[in-house]
Amino acid sequence: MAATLKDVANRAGVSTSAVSRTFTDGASVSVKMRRKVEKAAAELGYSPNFLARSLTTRRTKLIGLVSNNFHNPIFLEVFDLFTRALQDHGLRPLLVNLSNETDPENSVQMLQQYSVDGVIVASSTLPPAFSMAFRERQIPVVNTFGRYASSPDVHVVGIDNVEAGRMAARELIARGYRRVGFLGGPEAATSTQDRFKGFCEELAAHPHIKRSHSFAAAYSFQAGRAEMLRLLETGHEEAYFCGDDVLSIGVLSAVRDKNLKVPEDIGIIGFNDMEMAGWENISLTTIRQPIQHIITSSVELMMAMLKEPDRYPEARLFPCHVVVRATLRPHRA
Amino acid sequence: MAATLKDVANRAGVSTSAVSRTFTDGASVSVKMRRKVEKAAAELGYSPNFLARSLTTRRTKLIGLVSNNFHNPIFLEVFDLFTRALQDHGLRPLLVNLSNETDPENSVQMLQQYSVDGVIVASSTLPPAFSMAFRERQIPVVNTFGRYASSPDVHVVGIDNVEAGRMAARELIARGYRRVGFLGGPEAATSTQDRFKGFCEELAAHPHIKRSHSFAAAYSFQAGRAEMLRLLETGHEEAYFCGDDVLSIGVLSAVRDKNLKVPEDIGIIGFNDMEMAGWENISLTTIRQPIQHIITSSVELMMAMLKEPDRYPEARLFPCHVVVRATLRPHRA
DNA sequence: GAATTTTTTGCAACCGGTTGCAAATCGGAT
DNA sequence: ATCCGATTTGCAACCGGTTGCAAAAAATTC
Repeated sequence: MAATLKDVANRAGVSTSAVSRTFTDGASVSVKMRRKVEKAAAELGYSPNFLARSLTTRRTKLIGLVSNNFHNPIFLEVFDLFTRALQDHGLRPLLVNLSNETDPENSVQMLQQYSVDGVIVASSTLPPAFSMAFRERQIPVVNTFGRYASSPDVHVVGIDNVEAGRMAARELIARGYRRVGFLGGPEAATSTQDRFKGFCEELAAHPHIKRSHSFAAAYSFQAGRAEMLRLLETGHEEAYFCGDDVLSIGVLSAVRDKNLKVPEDIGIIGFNDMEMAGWENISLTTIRQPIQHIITSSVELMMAMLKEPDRYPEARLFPCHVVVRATLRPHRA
Repeated sequence: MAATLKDVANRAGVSTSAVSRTFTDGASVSVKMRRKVEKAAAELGYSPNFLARSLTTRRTKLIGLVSNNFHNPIFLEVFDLFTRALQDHGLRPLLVNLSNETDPENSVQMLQQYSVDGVIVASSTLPPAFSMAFRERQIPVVNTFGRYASSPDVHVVGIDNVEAGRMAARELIARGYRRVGFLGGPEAATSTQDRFKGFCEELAAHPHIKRSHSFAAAYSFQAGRAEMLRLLETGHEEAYFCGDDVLSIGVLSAVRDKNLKVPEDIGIIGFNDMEMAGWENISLTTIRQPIQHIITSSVELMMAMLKEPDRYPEARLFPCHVVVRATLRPHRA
């Protein structure tokens, strides 16, 4: 059994308050006392119990990290960055996997029962109501990769997907493609809808360019491949903006299976710029989402909310940019 | 502020014990009392504070999930499976990222301070001493993907890497390769050493087969690619057993860059069978590690240890098997 | 209906800490 | 040595629950 405050107090021959104070920074303790206590603590291998402490301080340093995306490799990068950023601020991630679609409301309650200091919802596909549920219970919440328009009452950190859609369209236009396709992820995802919107808006100014669209069933290799194989049956465009890098890689595999060349016969531009996109055997031209900045900022925002719970909600959006590799043909002279 | 036990007790006009008991299963409460309390609780939106409860019950249902591998996509599958399996048993993962190599001892203390019920160390590269540190502090620990021989005092769940090395060798032999290479991950990793050992043992019975070996700097695409490019400079074997699927994919890209064909010019067999290995544009022949079973079993073992903390340590090893795809030539007739 | 057994309930102590407040101690000035 | 203000210390209540124990209530037996 681990040593407790009382054990240390006894051994040092002082009150429990004294011990408590030497382990609370900013508390009033004399040097002599501190030494005495630290000696006793060291001998007993004592370190304070965070949970007991949290009962009175009302701070657990626990942060719920909620996601429903455990299949896209980009999320491994996301978890890596989040755990490190949180750890750097002395916070601890309590991981919640919402994939199996049990009632999300359970998770809200569960996180409350663990007295998390805050919650980070890392997903672009969870409904705004989910994040709102935390806000209603006065639990600070940041929706990372969320849609900034949909829940103005919740802090959102991410990108402007409409603008990203425009950016993709501009890139295709600049390279002189005359027939372009939007090959999105699940139609229900707001990120898909927004990028499609931007894509169309930009193309509206270029009526001579033919545009088509379709949606893959998921942000996955197989979904992208299947959808592209279907498209190749009928007739394809000159270039496609795909909803995601993994999807793009599926698309690439379909294209190559039909003995078509990329970028000569078909151009592809992806989204995210995950590590894999830069692998030499893939070399995907894509739009980079600055996830490092997004995550750092999310955690900083969380820290700010812990200090100031009633902070006015804000949306923090970061610009994307095109990473040119080998799946689009060169710009027109 | 969330409602407390006392609030509910007041509203229902009963003692706090009564309220506590209606929320503890197996406690003695009359139906009438239970109804009264539940009504009051519902009206106040009360649910018990797990952390306060844990103070007396000495159970937090928190499990430390520790890993230092946040770069290999296989670990996203691992985290997915772990979080779900833990959730299914009512346990909550407190995620610890040991990548940035801060003193691991800090994490041990930190997890103790959060009173985790147990710790799962999901890594084949962390030293046995790390897992032992938990055991010394009486915290149940399971080392998933660990080496079963190295710390007989710690529960290990995983595979027999020596046997896996043999299996790879047998597969190459069966396909009539006469010059084979072992292209391992980091030499320091015990999994690498063990597989190499098995690989050599099996080949020892076939002295006519030439064998060479080398090690990539990491289990990563770039490391595999770099090492293979180096090998191709000098002279290569007919087939390679690679330490990992990601590594293999790097190797494949290097081979193809040199305009060599797989499996005609060079055969490759990987390890893990991560999702990506099955993608049509990769189609990697590999050795499948049954991670689903490994993880389910790890969590079951953890549950057993929570019931019976002094359980005698055991190693649970699961068999691997070869998944044949397109990167080895056919068996010799 | 009384006696006995079983079930339900409340009291109060406790889990491992923190903290407001008043008492004790200290240092410096006189 | 005396007095005063500033620090340091301990007391005791509290955070939100659980639980052993004994008293109270209900159920059973005769």
